Formats: sequence, structure tokens, C-alpha cells
Amino acid sequence: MSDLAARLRALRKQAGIRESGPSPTGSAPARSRSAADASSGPSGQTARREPTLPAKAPRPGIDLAALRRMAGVRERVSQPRAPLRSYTRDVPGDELSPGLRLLEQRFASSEPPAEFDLTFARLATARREHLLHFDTETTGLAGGTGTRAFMIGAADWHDGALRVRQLYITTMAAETAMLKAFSEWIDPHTVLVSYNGKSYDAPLLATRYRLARLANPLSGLTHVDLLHPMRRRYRQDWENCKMQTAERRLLRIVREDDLPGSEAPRAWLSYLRGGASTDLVRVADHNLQDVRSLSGLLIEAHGWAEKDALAASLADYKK
DNA sequence: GGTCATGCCAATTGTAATTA
DNA sequence: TAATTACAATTGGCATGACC
Repeated sequence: MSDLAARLRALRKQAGIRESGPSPTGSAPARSRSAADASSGPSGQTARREPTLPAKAPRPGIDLAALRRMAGVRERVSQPRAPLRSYTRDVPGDELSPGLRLLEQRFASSEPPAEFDLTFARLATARREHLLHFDTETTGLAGGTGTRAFMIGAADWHDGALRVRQLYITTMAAETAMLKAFSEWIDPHTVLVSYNGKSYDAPLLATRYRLARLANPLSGLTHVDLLHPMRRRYRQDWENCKMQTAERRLLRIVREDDLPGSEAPRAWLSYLRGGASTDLVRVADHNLQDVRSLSGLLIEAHGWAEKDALAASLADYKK
């Protein structure tokens, strides 16, 4: 009998567990094995510690494995998780109402044009203070009633700086409050700016407003979708016209440690189920960068008409 | 994987110019 | 004046690519 076995027996005795022979089914040892796998690395050292509730001592003489079989409950399979030091449920921002949070940041910038030329998007012009760059993070791509937005980021020019506001929800029930809060940022003069928002974000929000029995504030507004002008202009030159390609090529922005958009649904749902907030915070960072880049790309596109006119006059001069 | 704006191409339609 | 031709504009179908 090893020293470890003796100590284990002493602990069992201390917890009030009656000594018994090996389990006839073999499932109890299997559980012991999986528990060992979850907590030990190849060298036998503890790989991670999880926050645990006080363990309830099984009542003496009760075969838990047999009870599980009777109830049809499966053994828990341990899943690899992030180490404890990154485990936090803290979320940033101010709580506006239960489950609804607001993040607000301001970014100094060189003076943007007072009047934006939107001919690149086959539109007229828009005043700077009417622009609202927006982007949503959602629970998937499928569309329809099953997909909801859990985060709405919006950037506008305010007091000489780019103001970025992000609404996000930490409970399903807070969605209506988020939609109402977003409505308050919009008025009939608002000009929406997005990337593929005409096909994705706007229809999705329209569905969510309809389901919440709220008026859709986006309905009837001028909407500048930057995807299509970018495609028209650069499809021959770039490998693709994704937003991150546009910001890399035009704004010289290369994202580091960016959470891919496809990971956003998992990050939010994982938080909802009691997981860490680490990836949810990364989703917020991703969304923040998206709306900031939208403003940069719009300024870039605003200059195209002038650039093209200059290029044309130079070409004429050379003739 | 669903949706939708856009681009591309071909077919169709409308209009103006030309000819017998 | 009617028939023919050429060109422009419109329409419809299909493919593409971007969003999370």
C-alpha cells in the first residue's frame, strides 16, 4: 500500500465515506481517470485549477455510478479550458439597465471634412455630424429570427473627435433595451455608414426591431455601404475586398490578436453560459476597430473624386 | 450557411437615322 | 412613307463575395 493510498483512505474517512471494494461496473474508476486527465499534465503536474463549489460528500453506501445509470445521466467529459489566471467574468463599461452595458471612448483625429462627397457611392453629400458608422456582432450568419445582435458599435464625429459607443448585452432579456438605446442615437438626418451593412446588419436589425415590436429607426435612412464602392475600385488589384483587406491596404492597419468575426457567437454564448469574459472583451475590441476603420475608409473614399479629377486633368495635359 | 447588393452578360425593347 | 439598320437603354438571370 503506497503512502498516497493511505492518505486517500484517511481523507475518505474524514469525509465520512465508507470504505468499499472496487466498483463492479468499472465506471467509477473511469470517472477517476477522467478527473485525473483533466487536472494533470503529462508530467503529472496540475495543469489548471478551476473555481469549484464546495464538494458535496456522497452519502455513505450510495453507488453514484449506479444512480447515474438509472437516471440516464451521462458522465461529464472534461473539456480543455483556458488557465485560471485568464478566468474572469468582469465586463467593461457602464450598466445602463440590467444586462445592458455601454462602452464609450473618444479618439482624437485630424479635422475630418465638414461635408463628405459621396459620389463614390452614387449618392450626393452628407454633413459630418450626420454620419453614423455602425457595425453589429451577432450570434451567427444564418439570419432569420434565430440570429440576434448582441453588440452594436457606432462611431460619430462629436466635439472634434471620433466618438465610439458600443452597446452590448449580457442577458438575452436585455435585447429590447439595447434596441431602444440604439434608436436614441439615430434621427431622420442620420446617414448610415457600414461595410456590407445593407445586406447583413440592417436587415438583421430590422428583424430584431420587428420581433421586439419597435419601430425600425434605420428604415428610410441614407445608407452608405462601403463594400460595393471598394469592390468597384479595387477588385482588379486586391486579393479580395474584405474590410480587413481594405483597412490594411488603405489605412495601413494590421490587426494583432484580433478575434475573427466567426468566433464572436461562440465568445458571447460561452459568456452567457458562465464562461470567462476574456473573449467577449476581444469581440468588443474587434467591433471597436471595425467602426473606427469605417470612419477612416469613408474619409479615404471621400477623396476619390478629387483624386480622379486630378488624374484626369494630368492625363489631358500630357496629350 | 442565408441574405442581398452588385457586376456581368445576353436578350429585349425603344428611338433615331438612313435608305429605297 | 415604310422598311431597315444601328445604337442606347432597359430588363432579367446568374454568379460573386461579404457579413458573423
